[in-house]
Amino acid sequence: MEYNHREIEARWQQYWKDNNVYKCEIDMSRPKFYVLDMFPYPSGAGLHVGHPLGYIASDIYSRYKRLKGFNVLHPMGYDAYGLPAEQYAIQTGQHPEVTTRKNIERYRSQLDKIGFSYDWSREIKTCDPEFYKWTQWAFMEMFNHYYDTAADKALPIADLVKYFEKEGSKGVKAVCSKELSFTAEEWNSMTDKEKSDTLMNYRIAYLGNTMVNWCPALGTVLANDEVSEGVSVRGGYPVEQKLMYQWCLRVSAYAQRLLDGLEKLDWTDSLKETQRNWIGRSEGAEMRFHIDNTDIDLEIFTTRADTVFGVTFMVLAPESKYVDMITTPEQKEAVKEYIDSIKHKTERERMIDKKVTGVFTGAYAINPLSGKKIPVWVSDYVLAGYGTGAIMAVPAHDSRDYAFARHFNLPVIPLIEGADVSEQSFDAKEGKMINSEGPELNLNGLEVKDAIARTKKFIEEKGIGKVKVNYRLRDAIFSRQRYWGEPFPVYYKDGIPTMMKLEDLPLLLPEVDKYLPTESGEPPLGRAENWKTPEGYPIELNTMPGFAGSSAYYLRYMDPHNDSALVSEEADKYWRNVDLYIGGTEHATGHLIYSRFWNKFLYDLGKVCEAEPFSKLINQGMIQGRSNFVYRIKDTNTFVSAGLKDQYDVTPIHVDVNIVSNDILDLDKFRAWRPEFATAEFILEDGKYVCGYAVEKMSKSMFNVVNPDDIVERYGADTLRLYEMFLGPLEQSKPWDTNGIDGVNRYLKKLWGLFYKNDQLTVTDAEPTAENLKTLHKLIKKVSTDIENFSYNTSISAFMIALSELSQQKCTSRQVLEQYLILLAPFAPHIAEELWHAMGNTTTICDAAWPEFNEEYVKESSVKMAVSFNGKARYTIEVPADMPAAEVEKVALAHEGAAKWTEGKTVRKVIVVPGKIVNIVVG
RNA sequence: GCUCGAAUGGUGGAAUGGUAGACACGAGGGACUUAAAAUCCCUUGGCCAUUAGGCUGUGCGGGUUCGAGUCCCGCUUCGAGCACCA
Repeated sequence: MEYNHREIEARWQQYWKDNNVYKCEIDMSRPKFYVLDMFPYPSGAGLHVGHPLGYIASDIYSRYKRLKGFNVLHPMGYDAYGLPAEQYAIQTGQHPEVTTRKNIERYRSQLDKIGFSYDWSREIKTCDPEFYKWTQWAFMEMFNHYYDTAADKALPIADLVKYFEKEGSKGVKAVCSKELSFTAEEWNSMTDKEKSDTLMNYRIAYLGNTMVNWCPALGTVLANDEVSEGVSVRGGYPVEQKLMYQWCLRVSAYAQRLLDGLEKLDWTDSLKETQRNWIGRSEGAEMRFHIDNTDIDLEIFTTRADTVFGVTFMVLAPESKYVDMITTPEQKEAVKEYIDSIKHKTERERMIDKKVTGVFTGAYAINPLSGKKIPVWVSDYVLAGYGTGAIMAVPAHDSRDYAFARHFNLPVIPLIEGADVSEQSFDAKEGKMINSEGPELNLNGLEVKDAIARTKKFIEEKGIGKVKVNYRLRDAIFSRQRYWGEPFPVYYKDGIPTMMKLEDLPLLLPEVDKYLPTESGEPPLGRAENWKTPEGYPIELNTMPGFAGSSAYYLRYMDPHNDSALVSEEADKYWRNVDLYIGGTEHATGHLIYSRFWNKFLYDLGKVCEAEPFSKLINQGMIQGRSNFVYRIKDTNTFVSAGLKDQYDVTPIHVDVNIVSNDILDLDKFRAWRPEFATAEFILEDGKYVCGYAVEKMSKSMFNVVNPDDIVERYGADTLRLYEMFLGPLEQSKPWDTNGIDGVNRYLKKLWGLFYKNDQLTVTDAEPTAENLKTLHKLIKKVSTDIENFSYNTSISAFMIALSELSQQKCTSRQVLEQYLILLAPFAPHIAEELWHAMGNTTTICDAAWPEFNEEYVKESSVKMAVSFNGKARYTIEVPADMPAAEVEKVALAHEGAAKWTEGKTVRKVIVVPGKIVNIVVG
């Protein structure tokens, strides 16, 4: 009987399905373990071999944990809202839901063939009303809460209203868009509309007039993480800054907690670092500079309070509200002209063009420490969105200020001893202060670090400013002018944004005739008929962004069919959070920030019991494509093999990797591939056409896409699973190269051969030999530690070595072979299950127990030790394993080799490392 | 510019500070076969040597150590993240 992967895999996949082998329920008697994959966006192209990499890794871990006795939650679903389906809908008129459903079916059939242990009864689709009801619910809760800085958590907005009624805004401890000041009487006399506008300033989900990333080509705004280098991440279209009235989430309120939470997480350092960069905490001081001859104070933020004595001018962002307030009449014209010239430029142009530009406002500020008068300028190198949109410029110690000062001939005062500022600024934060003495404060002679602390203390005491922490993290813009997303459960009652009631949810996505904006420029939902509440109030036309549905999906898997809560208290208390999360690094500043924010918000409300959603996170590397090339001699239809291509003038052409094997081109398939190659001629080497290769992104246009279906069909799912893991370390990016797959396939065939000889099962009840047990227990130890460390590639090597040892030992012992299969089951579940049953077991191998490692069996009776002289290995000795070091030393020196190497020399030192090496130092 | 990570044969990659290159692919040789495929066996970092064996070798330069791919200092190159963030 041959190893027939097609028959075996189909049969066991059916068996697992029919017997609900992977269905899991809350079970208080067993410890839980939650293993999650980042759910995919079902694209039209289907899965390529790169996609399942992480899924295979998590599946191995899930199966392993189950064998170790854990109750494992391992679900899968789809991130179903997304731009591609909508773009496709715009082009074809096909409803995005139809396309999405089709793509999901395709994904599912591809996933099923790989033999995953998902509990499909918990499947989630973000576009499913049953699911997005809870996305809408969370949004409503965010609307109904504000962030209280005293309690350091979200609290009901109703509490804040009560406070306003009694105290007004005085002493309010809440995160807000801008500081407001009103009395209780003023609050109480406000109209409903005014109250609504005021509360927007505090709500966690709020409508705000904010600068947004507007992408004209996509017709929508984008979040910061959806934009990179001035173009959209999806599609690469230009993005401009635009002031729009949009729904936002006050993610910034959670900046510090998002930062602190990272400490306890078992994530890679690089991922944590990426998030830290994105949050961008900087400690500094906010300081007021008085504008001469006015009653205006300019607020600035600086991390270098020590350099105040070197401030020779100040700069405002062009968008700063202070610009109009302080510009003198003489300078009005020049300032207006400058600001107009800036407005014409997009953010991208401003970024690329690093020319120094700016204009003097005519106003002067007073340096609060030195008392000197300094000019105030406007320049686009100062960003409106960070800090206060105004800076104090210290040209001697900041390269941007330096460039500006040199360009406009402003003075430069060095503040650090020995700093040469004749050519460039001295930006380092070290050295002794000079030139820093004012009427009330003297910093001269202090180290920079101490000078900063001293100045901060001084300005707080004098009331000139205060210590302040700034974050780069901005609030998330939550509106999208698109069709294919969750509708907002919001209507406008006499212009006042109002939330629907929970019992009215889900608010279903309406049908529209076209997926384009309306003629008047409103989002596609503007086309929906009767998009009003029963009372006739208009409903919000924007939809939610992609990250809305993916922010809490891991909670829904715990209790996917609950229609009265996102997750029941019981399910939340049992499953708690994700123990192992596997996915790509591309979500570092998007999904993984939003999810953590969302979870912390729900935590504040007492809806979830863990403050962090993902305890451990592994980033699987990307699988790149390995493209093949043929070389056409220019102006001919003749192709020359790679080794000879240098002798001709050739054009490399991508060739489909599926008609190439081990870089050898299949000539007939090539001729049949495309009509223009039907008459192709070849110049061969050794009778073969050798293709060139390159590592590139896996994509259709490079003809390097490998479909897992083809691999499963030809070699089987077990081979695919093993090979994907064997390719290299999980976290490393690597090219897919089908060439090596024969190796693991051969291994499975050999494994089959160990069980079946001449169609006869060879398993016996023979007692295992000492050798058998040694091989087995070495394997148990290796595989157990490897799985815990996600070094799956070396485990597979260990399986191969163990197999060849067992074959050599002609092992037929049931006991040994069964345990071998259990170890293998997480990696290659189909063949393990098949052989497990062939041996007479009637229950699934998924419920077997992970073998216990026993040190006794692997103990060596003797140990080989390398003997070296001055660190250079010379010969090997074999000694009993338990021989004391002093004895080993004698044996080592007594060896005939030792005589040769120590001849005429004195033995100065003998180093014995038990079981490893003997080193003899002579001289 | 700042931060993080990486660099080992023809290739993918192994090595708790202890004989570098496990395992696999590819390549070369051989067995079986009319032949091919499949399967099995041997060789395979480089250089020298018929063999025995020797020398050399983990991006570069130093250092610590009896002993360094591994630890420390200084570079080079590549990858990733952030970036007029004050």
